[in-house]
Amino acid sequence: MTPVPIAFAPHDHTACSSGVLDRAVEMCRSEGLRLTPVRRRVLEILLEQHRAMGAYEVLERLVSDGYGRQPPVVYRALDFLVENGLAHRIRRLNAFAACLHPGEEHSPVFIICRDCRIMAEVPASDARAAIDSVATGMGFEVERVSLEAVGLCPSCMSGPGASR
Amino acid sequence: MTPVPIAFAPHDHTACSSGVLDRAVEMCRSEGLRLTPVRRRVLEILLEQHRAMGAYEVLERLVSDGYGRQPPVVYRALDFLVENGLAHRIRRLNAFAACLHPGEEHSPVFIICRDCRIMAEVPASDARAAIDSVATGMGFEVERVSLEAVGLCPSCMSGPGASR
DNA sequence: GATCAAATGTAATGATATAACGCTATATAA
DNA sequence: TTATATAGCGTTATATCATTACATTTGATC
Repeated sequence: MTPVPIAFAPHDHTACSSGVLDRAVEMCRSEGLRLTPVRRRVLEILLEQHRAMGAYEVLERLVSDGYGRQPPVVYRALDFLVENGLAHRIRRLNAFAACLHPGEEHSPVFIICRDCRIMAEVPASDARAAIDSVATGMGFEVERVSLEAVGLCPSCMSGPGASR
Repeated sequence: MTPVPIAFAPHDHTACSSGVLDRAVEMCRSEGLRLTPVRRRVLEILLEQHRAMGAYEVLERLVSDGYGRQPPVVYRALDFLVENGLAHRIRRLNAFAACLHPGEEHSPVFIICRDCRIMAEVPASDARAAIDSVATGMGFEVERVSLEAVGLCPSCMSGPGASR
């Protein structure tokens, strides 16, 4: 799997996000997916931070870029990104985040800081395997899973949010 | 952990649900929690089936029982149940389900059939441990996790919904 | 039985998400 | 190249899920 920086650790985020974007573009090209201007713009917006964004928050950004202001504008773009593995839907937050491993098979767990809302996407094939195994044992066929953990990230643990 | 039937397997559901209810009542008694009429009624409604219910669906039932028709009526009861471990919130469905192990320490994964919407609550301490371990390794302190899997249950796999 | 906190009733509103329909752009086939 | 089909987009309207705020009542404690 392509290595990516850990969200909570300091890193060159410009390189981080442009690397992901490049890989996403390349993946769309090779699979014949149409990464239209809105779709690409939504992905760029999601890539700006390691933080899940609500659809309406993304929509405001699109509006200021001159796109339409109706919810379907953003939901359609987000649906495309999620369906094609370019973004993840974070159920716990009713929000969306760029996928850091576009086009790669991976079983992520999302680790979300309840204080700064920064979110890390971490490989969790062990956890995924454990769930598959228990489900399969009862005759269930797993299609998708969501693994999400909420807590405090290293900086917020020592910072002002620690007591909340 | 108190053994409970698997949701997808045929079982005596009257005994199943009344057993859980009894344990929930006992747990509230021993912890000094006030299981008021609405709260208890909501728990009974959730226990009727192994299926997560939307808040407004529960609310309709409450209305027909003579309770108030405003959303806070049901959300307050649901919040109480979730906070005290008597119910689970299923993020993927924006819905709620009775907890089958009230008062017991457990790390459930929710296994949800996308066809019949029946949901099983299964112990998943392995998966939970795997997530805790990866999070701890990056200095993150996990407070809560949600583990949800969607797919096809044994009966729907062989039934008419299999092709959907 | 007075006092305080918890629980409840209700109105209003906020936040998230989708349905439906017509138009436009792009891809494909004749 | 033009005809046709399909995917994408713009917009209106509405559905669905959830909370804020405040007045009132109930229950526990002194």
